[in-house]
Amino acid sequence: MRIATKERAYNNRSYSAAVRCARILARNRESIAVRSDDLAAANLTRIIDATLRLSNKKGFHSTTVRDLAKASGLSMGGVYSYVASKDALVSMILGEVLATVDEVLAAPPPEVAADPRVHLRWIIEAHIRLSDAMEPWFVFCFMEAKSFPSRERRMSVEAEAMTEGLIGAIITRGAAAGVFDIGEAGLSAALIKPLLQDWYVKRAKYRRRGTTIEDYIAAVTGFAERALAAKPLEARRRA
Amino acid sequence: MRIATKERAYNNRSYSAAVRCARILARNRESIAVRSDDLAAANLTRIIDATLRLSNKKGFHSTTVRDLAKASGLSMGGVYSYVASKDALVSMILGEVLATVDEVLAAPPPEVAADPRVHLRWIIEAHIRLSDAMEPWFVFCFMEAKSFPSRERRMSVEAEAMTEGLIGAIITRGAAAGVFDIGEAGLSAALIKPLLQDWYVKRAKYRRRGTTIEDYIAAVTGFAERALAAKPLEARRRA
DNA sequence: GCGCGCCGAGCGAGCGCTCGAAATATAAAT
DNA sequence: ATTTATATTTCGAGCGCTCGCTCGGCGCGC
Repeated sequence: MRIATKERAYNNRSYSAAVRCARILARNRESIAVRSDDLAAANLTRIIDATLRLSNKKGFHSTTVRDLAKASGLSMGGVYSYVASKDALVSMILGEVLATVDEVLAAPPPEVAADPRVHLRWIIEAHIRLSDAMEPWFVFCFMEAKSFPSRERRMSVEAEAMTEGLIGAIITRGAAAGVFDIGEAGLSAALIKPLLQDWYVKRAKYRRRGTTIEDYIAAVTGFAERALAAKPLEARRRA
Repeated sequence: MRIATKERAYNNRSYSAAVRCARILARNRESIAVRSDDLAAANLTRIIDATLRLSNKKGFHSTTVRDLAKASGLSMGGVYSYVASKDALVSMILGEVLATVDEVLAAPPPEVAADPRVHLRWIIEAHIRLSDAMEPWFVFCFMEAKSFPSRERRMSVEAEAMTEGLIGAIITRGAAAGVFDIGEAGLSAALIKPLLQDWYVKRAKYRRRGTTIEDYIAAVTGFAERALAAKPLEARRRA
């Protein structure tokens, strides 16, 4: 019955459940029996909100469709007029996360992409802020990935590789430009990825520590820049 | 029916499933009906090996006791004369991992503990090698932690905090001695932990990349030392 | 009064777990 | 050495329950 009301925003865009679910509805319009867009969007939001909330507490597999029906204020049959099967829920959620990650991370502002050091800072901050704004979605995808249906599992592996590829490309360009000093770009990118994920994977720990998202972004940025031996931005051109 | 035969060793100690299960048997002797130690150890090993193998493939919750019975070559009843319940399996596996982590990481050789830089290198290597030698065990504990029974979940949170505390203490001592230059030791320790875990959490990725464990240890060590601005070991005493 | 949306009892399947009997190993008696 | 008695270990059909999912009918707004 309860629904997420907190407006999650970042980068002048809204990452609220309502907006995400409207997009999911649009993408799956033909497989949803209910005609009214407003009604369908509202109820789909309740269902997906319940799925994320309950799954992240006790696991997707332990969350029953009856649980979801009760938590979203619908009946069993009601749920099934929005969602073809339990697996289809996985597909909807994962699809929306992957689409959003792709939209946000693969499209840096042009002035950012010019300098690898700026680009690195930007992608670190963008990833952490996006995963923060859509925390339950990211947690769901991370924790349930290994028990996803095979198509969905393949998709999430690919997406992980894509993100890492973006970071690797930045590091490679930075090394070529002489602003990073690092052995293997791929391995460094592979090591930065878990730093970005830890914010949502172990969110409770950081909350307990009193670490804010600004603290965390600063810490990861500093950590990564020192590890990559990044030359300071102020002293770009030197002999 | 199949049983892990690969002998996993490191640090002159064996971390094979057989040795781990013998310890589990000793710790749970009174709750296991079978009298013969040899028989009990052999069958318990089959059961736990099957549990780790199947759970890590499709999740503990989706792994049925019938699956475990078939995979370990016993009947339903047979399994239950070694394991009181499905939850008891979780407790056995987690208990053994926590005990082993504690034994290994909390007891560095005396010559290592003297210098924070050596100590840091040692704990990074020890953690990665241990988690490698007991990979399925670590993967199980990490992936299933959030759906553990409450007692077990509390234990694993405590253990994570303990490991991080060890790393934090090393960094604090190093900063006091002037060999590390870092803002907050706790946050740095929190960021090193996911680097250690990534080796087993995303093992498939590193296998695909062709990264060996030596590569990985070297990369994490270098990454962490640069991030902590560690002074090189050769130039310890300087004005 | 028609149709969109919702309901919830019911279906077959599969779950964790039990328990008395069968099978086997060990000890004792002859 | 053979039989008998006892203890130990294994077995798997069956119990009660919950699961994902279906479907015929009901209510309510146009």
